Amino acid sequence: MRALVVEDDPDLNRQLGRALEDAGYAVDTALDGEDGHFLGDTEPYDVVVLDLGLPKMDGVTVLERWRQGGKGFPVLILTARDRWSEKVAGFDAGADDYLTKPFHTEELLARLRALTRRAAGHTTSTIECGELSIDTRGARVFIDGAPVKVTSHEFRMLSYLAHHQDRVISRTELVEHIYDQDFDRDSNTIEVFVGRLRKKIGNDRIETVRGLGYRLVDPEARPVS
Amino acid sequence: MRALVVEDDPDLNRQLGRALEDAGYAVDTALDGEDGHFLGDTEPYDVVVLDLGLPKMDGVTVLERWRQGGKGFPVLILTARDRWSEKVAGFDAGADDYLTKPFHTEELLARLRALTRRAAGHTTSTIECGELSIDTRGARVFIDGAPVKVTSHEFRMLSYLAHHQDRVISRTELVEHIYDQDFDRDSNTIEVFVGRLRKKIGNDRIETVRGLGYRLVDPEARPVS
DNA sequence: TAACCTGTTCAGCGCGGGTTCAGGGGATGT
DNA sequence: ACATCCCCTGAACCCGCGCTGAACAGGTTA
Repeated sequence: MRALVVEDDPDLNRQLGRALEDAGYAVDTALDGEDGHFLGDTEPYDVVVLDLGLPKMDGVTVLERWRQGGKGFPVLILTARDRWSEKVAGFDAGADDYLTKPFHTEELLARLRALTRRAAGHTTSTIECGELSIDTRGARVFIDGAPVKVTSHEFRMLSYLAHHQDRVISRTELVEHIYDQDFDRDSNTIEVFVGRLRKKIGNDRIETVRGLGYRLVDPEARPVS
Repeated sequence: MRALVVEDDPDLNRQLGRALEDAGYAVDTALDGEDGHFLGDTEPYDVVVLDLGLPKMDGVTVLERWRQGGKGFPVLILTARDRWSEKVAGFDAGADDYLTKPFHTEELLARLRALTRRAAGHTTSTIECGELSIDTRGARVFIDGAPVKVTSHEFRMLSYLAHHQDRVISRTELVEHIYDQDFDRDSNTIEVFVGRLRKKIGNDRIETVRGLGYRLVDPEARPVS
C-alpha cells in the first residue's frame, strides 16, 4: 500500500508520515501543492491524504487536476474546522472522505483503511441508475445516451441522490449538501428543483416519500426479484 | 424510534432536533443537564445524543446516573474538539459512541443508525421477518420481494415492531416511540394503523395480545407452540 | 440596452394521510 | 348465560404536505 501525504505544516507532515509508516504504508510526503500534484500524477498511490490549505497550489485545484487527468485513487482531505465551503468544494472536486483538524491519527488510520477497502470496486466517476447515467466529474447527465441539460444546482441535487440511490433523502439533508451554511427554513426551492428535474429526466425516477423526503430509483428494476 | 437530544447551544439543539426528525425519529430535546437527565430517566428512548459541556449538570454525570439507574439505551456523546480526556471519561461512564464538533449531521445519523441497529442485535439496514423485509434506510417494505406501499407513520410503527420481533409491544410504548412527548391518551390511532398495516402485509403478521399490545411474528416459522 | 439563464419566492390547490368517531364483534371473567 | 371490556373496522373529516405555474431578481451574454 502506497500512500501520499500532502501537508504544508512540517510538524504535522512528519507526524502523519510516521503514523502511516507505522501502520504499514509506503509513504511519500510533499510540503506544497505543486510537489504534491506532481507526485500524485506520476506515482501510483493507493490512497492520498490531502490538506486543502497549501502554498503554491490549492488543495482543491490539485485534486481537480488529478481527477481531470484520470487519477482515481481515493483521497481524504484535511480541512480546518470551520471551512464548510472548502469541504463542499473538496467533495465536488472528487474527494472520498474528509477529516477536520485537529484529529486523532487513530481515526485517520481507520478512515484510510475504509477507503482502501472501498476503492476496490468504487472507482468510476459515472453513476448509473437504469437508463440514467450521471457523470460526476463532468457534471453531465445522460438519459439513454442522450445528453440532458441540467443547471448546477439541479446537478448537485441529482448527484447527491444518485450517490445514495434507494435511500430516502430528507429535504434538509439535500439542503445541507447543496448549500453551505444554513438556509432559509421555509423555502420550497428543493421542491421546485425536484419538479424541474422530473420534467427533464422523467417523473418516475424521483419518488417522493411523504413526510420523509425523496428517493432516486430505477423504475425498470422493480418487477420482482 | 424515540431520540433525546441534550445540547445547551440553542441553535445546535434545534438543528439536531430537526435533523433527527427528518430522519424519522420522534425527538425530545433538553437544554441543560438536569432536564436531560430527567427526560432520560422517565421516558423510554431508543437513542440519546448527549453533549458533555452542559449547564446545571455535567454530561458525564448525567450519563453516570442513567447507567446507575439501569438505563441501557445507547448514548452518543458530543465533545468539543480538544477535550480528549472528556471523551475517555464519557466512555468510562458508559457511552457507546462519540463525535467531535463540528460534525456532519449525515455522519451523526449514520452513527445513530449503527447504534440503534446494534442495540437491537441487527447488523444490516434491512430487517427480515419471514417473507417480510423492511429497508430502514430506504423506508420501504417488501413482502416476498414485492414492494408494499406504506405511509411514514405506518412505516415507523412497523419498523419499531420489527426491531423488537417476537416481543409484545404495548400500545403506549408504540405511541411513545412514534410521537414525541405526549399524545391524547384515549385515541385509537394505533389500532387504525395496525388495521391498515394488516391489510397490506397480511393479517397474521401482527398478532394482538389482548390487554397487552401487539407482536410482530413470522407466521411460517411457528409450527406448533 | 435588451435578451437570456438560473435561483428564489409566492400563491393556489389537490389530495394523501393522520385523526376521529360510531358501531359491531369477539374475547374474557363470573 | 350475561355483562363488560377490549379491539376491529369502515367511513368521514380536514389539515397540511408537496406540486405547479408564474413572476421576480441577479448575473451573464449578446
